[in-house]
Amino acid sequence: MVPDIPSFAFDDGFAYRVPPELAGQAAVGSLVRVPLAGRRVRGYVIGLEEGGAGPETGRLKDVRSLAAPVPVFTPALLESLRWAARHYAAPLSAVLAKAGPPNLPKQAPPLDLPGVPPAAGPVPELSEAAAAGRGPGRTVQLIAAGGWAELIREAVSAPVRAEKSVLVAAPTAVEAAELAGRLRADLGSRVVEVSDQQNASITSAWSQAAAQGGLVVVGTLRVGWWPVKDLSMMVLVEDGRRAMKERQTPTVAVRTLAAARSSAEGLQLLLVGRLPTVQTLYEDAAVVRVPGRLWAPVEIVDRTEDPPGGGVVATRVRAAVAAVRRRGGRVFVFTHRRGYAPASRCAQCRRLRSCPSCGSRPAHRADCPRCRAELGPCPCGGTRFEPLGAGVGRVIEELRRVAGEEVGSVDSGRRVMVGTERDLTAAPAVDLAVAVDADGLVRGTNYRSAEDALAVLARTAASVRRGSGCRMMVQTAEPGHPIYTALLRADPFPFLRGELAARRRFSLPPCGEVLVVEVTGEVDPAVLEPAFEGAAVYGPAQDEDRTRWMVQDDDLRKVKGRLRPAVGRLRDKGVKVRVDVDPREF
DNA sequence: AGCACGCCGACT
DNA sequence: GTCGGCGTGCTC
Repeated sequence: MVPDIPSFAFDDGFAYRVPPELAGQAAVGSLVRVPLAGRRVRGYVIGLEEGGAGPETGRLKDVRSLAAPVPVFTPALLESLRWAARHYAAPLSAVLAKAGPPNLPKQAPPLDLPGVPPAAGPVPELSEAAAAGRGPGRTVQLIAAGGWAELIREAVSAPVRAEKSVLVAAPTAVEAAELAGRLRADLGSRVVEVSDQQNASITSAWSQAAAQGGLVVVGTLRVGWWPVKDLSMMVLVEDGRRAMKERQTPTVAVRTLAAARSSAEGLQLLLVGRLPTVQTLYEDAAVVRVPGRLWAPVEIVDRTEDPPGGGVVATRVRAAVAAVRRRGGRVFVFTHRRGYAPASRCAQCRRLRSCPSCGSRPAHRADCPRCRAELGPCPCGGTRFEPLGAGVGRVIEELRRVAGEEVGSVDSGRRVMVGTERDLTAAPAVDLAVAVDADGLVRGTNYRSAEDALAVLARTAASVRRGSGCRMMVQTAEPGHPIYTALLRADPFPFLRGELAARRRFSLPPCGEVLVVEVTGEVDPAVLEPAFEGAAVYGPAQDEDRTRWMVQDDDLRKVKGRLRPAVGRLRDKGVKVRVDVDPREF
């Protein structure tokens, strides 16, 4: 039994006696209430011993009661949870808690499930690949420009007919809801949607998924942890996206968890997207390409040909925007905020929000990041503010000169939309997409920058509708970079294979391991640094009140093992410590 | 000697 | 997470 207290101190768990009245009810994964240090706490059963007639038994305390009528994980899932705790240097109880629902689960009544209509079978390659990939630990990467819901519908058909369940994780709640809606057209109440933010409905979806096989459970990354009954397949949509990794410690990537579950539980893993990740190439997954162009034609705009002193938007791009606007078409201009101060404006008078005492342009928060003064309401009296990336603001301002009032943010409904990665999901299909500063993406500080850049630029290109003259324009001062060849040919593979070779050369993930430790507040480096011994260490680097180290090696298992007690000690003292394994940004 | 405080380890 | 034990160092 592991107490439901997020501390490394309980990783080994404690032994309790199961009293006769609970015999047969307590199982691995059961949530129980037990006495601990004079209080009663919740705990997770991680093992049971038959008979228990040993001499020690008499001294054990009794399990008080069952806290929930159903176990929150199975023995097979426990194996992956233990692995995740080690891999992400997290307390076991913190990981066990993720398998369960936000509230206490209940026994779900069986649903009356509709029959499964035969799959239309638009993609014969898919069934072949599914057959080839079937079996424990096999991964199939499905590459397609779109229509993913139909592909998933086809892929889940066989398991669902066999009354097996499938887990589907999508990057955002909006995408999960849309996917669930499409699947429901055929599968009706077999689709369990988990995009609601209410704990009560998430818990009821969890209970349903844990109780009955033959379901398709669709949600965001949280569902990757769930103990779904008769699970036989996991589907991940665009697993490389940042949203598919948890932001707080433990910073678990669903893809990594899914791989562990796939081998422990013998699941088929299906990855669906426009391009694979370097990790998927590394693992040598079976790749299935649905025929057809992956994204719209791309035109590279060489910024070195621009006269100096010009704006953010090249002359050729401005002309193209003006032309599309004259035709009444739509434009999406992609920019990113890195390197610009984030700003917000008053929703009422639209004036930029600024600090009343120092005049700085603060982010979307209540106090000034520079002088810590209370910001209060806008001078016009407005109290609602909307975030406005200064990057976005500057691009809007500049494009207004060529397209006037037609320019705005994505939710403004204007024809020329300026937005960031966040807006890509919400943006409608366009005639022209523009990447204003591709170099800023490609040349990030992270080893993944180039891979992430290709993925997000491909997504931007994919927002362009089919049609003559419809294309994406990419502004760069470095047109020779291989990423642009990949974009021009709509073929990511040569570039990604090159990336993989480079990662192998420098022992970077997925070939080696990287982790970041970030401590908020004062720290004595001597507490953490001994744990890093043997690995390459970069840091400590100071960022405001945070201190961070980056640690890299072929194999960080030893480092993680030593990091656990060190981090535990700091956390017990109330210090905030973030351990990010395979960090996406640093 | 008596007591406050903080660190550390136990908790089944 | 929470508690208590114990060592340190200060005060009576």
